[in-house]
Amino acid sequence: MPAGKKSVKVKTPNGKEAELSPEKVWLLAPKGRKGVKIGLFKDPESGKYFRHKLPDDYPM
DNA sequence: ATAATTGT
DNA sequence: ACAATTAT
Repeated sequence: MPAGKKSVKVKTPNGKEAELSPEKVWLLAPKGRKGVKIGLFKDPESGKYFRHKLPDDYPM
């Protein structure tokens, strides 16, 4: 797989587990802190967008 | 303009 | 409270 399009197991807004690839990935971190990686996903069931934490080692 | 996302 | 992002 091309780097940067890996899928992740995430909890959708409907409470279902799904293996999805984020449309966007970024680091959410205050200055001087580690923060968390966040992905923007679209739930294929509902079509709703949602944000979810990514593993710290998720490729950016 | 706001909600929502995590961890410190 | 703070950080970035963007669909709503």
